Amino acid sequence: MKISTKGRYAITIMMELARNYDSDKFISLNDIASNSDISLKYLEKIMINLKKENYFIVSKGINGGYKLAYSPDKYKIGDIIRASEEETQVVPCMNSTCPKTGNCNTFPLWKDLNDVINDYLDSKTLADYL
Amino acid sequence: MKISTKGRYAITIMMELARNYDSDKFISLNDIASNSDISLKYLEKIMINLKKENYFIVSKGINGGYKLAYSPDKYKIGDIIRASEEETQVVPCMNSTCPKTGNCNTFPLWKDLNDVINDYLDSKTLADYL
DNA sequence: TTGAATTCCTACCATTTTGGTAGTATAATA
DNA sequence: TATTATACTACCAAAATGGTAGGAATTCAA
Repeated sequence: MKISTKGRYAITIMMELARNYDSDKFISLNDIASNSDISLKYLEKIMINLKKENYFIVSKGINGGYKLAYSPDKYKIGDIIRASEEETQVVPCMNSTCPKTGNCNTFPLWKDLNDVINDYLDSKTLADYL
Repeated sequence: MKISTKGRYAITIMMELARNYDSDKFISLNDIASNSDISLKYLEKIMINLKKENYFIVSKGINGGYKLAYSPDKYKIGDIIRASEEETQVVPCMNSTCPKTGNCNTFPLWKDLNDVINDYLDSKTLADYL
């Protein structure tokens, strides 16, 4: 039941950008690497999934980097986690690939737990944790 | 964010025993292996952690096996999961082994999530999912 | 009293996932 | 046009996951 570093560091990145949303500056991954313990290279890797979501305005070159495209309250924590983590469901049969759907007695528990987690993560945005 | 097979199968075992609580029979791991897709050997391994909790009455030999020591409503799902899984916290720093406790901006999020999950799992017992 | 069934105990191991690193190409801007 | 940044592709070590194998100890029923 743990969140991998991909999901965790994705939130770190997004929170850093959220805190700078008003300043209108571009924040580079080097900036984020500096005040965290995460390497530039790994940050780049984590960005791959996030970039697919059209979360950012990007600028290359000097003073370049990333800027949030929308205000922090528009970014649900759940969306960020689901975009970043490989596994986002508590059991592999969540999407009913199980042969005994219907007569499985443990499924309801996992389904409920999955809902509790996702409902919570979707009820919060970056703005809630600035 | 997924539950490993250890936690999942532990619940499978406990639910099977819970369903037979009234019958007063001992249920062997062979019985459980038969109507699940889990091998006897792996069930034995999963039992190692559960046995430490004094959950069962045990009988060896013919017609032996396990029986719940208490009624199903006495077994919190959260306790079973925590006894079975290696990792039961969403982030490794949950027990404040982090050098920057206090000035970490992502921690509150993980703490809240951890609480949501554990509060839910502790609010349910085997009796809720018979 | 013996044999079968069951738990108990100790090792071992392949595969997958995690958590990265390395090198280079491409683009933009001061 | 040099510098700084992102973008892309490939690789890899260590840890966790999800088991298996073999036998020893115990107990109960016949």
